[in-house]
Amino acid sequence: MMNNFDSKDNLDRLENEKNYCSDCGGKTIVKDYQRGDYICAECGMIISDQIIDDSPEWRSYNAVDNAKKSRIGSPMNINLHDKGLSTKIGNENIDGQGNKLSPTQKSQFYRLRKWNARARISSSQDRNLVQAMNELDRIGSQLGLPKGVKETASVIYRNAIRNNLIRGRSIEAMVVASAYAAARQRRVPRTLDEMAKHSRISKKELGRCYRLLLVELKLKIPLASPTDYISRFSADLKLTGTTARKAIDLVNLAKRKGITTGKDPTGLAAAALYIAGMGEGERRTQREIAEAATVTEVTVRNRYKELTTKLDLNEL
DNA sequence: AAGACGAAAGTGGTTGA
DNA sequence: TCAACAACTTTCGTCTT
Repeated sequence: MMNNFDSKDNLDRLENEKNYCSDCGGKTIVKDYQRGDYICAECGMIISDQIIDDSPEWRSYNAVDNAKKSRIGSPMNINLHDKGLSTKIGNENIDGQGNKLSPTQKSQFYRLRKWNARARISSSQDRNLVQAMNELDRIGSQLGLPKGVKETASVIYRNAIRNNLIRGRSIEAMVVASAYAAARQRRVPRTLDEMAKHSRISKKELGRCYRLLLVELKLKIPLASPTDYISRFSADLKLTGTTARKAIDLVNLAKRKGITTGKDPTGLAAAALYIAGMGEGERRTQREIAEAATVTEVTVRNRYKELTTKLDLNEL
């Protein structure tokens, strides 16, 4: 076996130990993995028996096995349409030894490459996915969606394909709807407005697609809570953590009093931040708050009034 | 002058007959 | 399917800081 004696490659590791044989003075120290020894190649003296085995801990009996067990290669990436696991044929026209290919071989490889590429993105479903994943990536980075959300969105979209929900509908709309669903599921919601603004899909269309996903895929998605928005809004407004914390307390208090149902969660989050900001000496204008929360000043005002009148703010 | 406030009219979505 | 309805938006005039 190759790994039993690899004299040169691993000699470095011996540097701070003995790198010569104490018996015969020989300089060629080799590893014996089967016994776990460093030994002198000249006299056979065992120099050290604490060898670190860096050979594979598994055994393979054929090439397929070997490929299966090898951990070399990029990790699976669910956001690529084939999860990044497919083979690509390189573009250099050289063989394994680095020799140039003959013209016949060259044309052979040209055909191979072509068909390999075609096979990779073969079905219309795959082509669909390629487009969808690109779109998901684009909107994901524009909205700063975390990686986990993109992955969830990817899963949702694949399910949508499997359930034949895409045909006859716009890919982009379904992708964005998947992203919206994923963001809500992961409790880092974006509003329909935000999603619509960064895509070519109207809010209305987006809502329709989203509801379709909910019904057809039986997704269970918690309804968005104002608290989910607070951390993002407060970051946008450069508010401190204490203010955000206070706003969350405020929302929870409002929830307990049952004055949150039916109200726009973003509006509530905005009003809570407004109040908390004033209390913490981090005043923001209603305009700034409204902009960050993508609601109007009027809504901020209405929620603000409602919260201050119906809530005893001293309870905080 | 900027921000806060409130009234009035309009919009899109839900609900219940 | 339609009307009633609640929440939100737009717009605009007035008040406060």
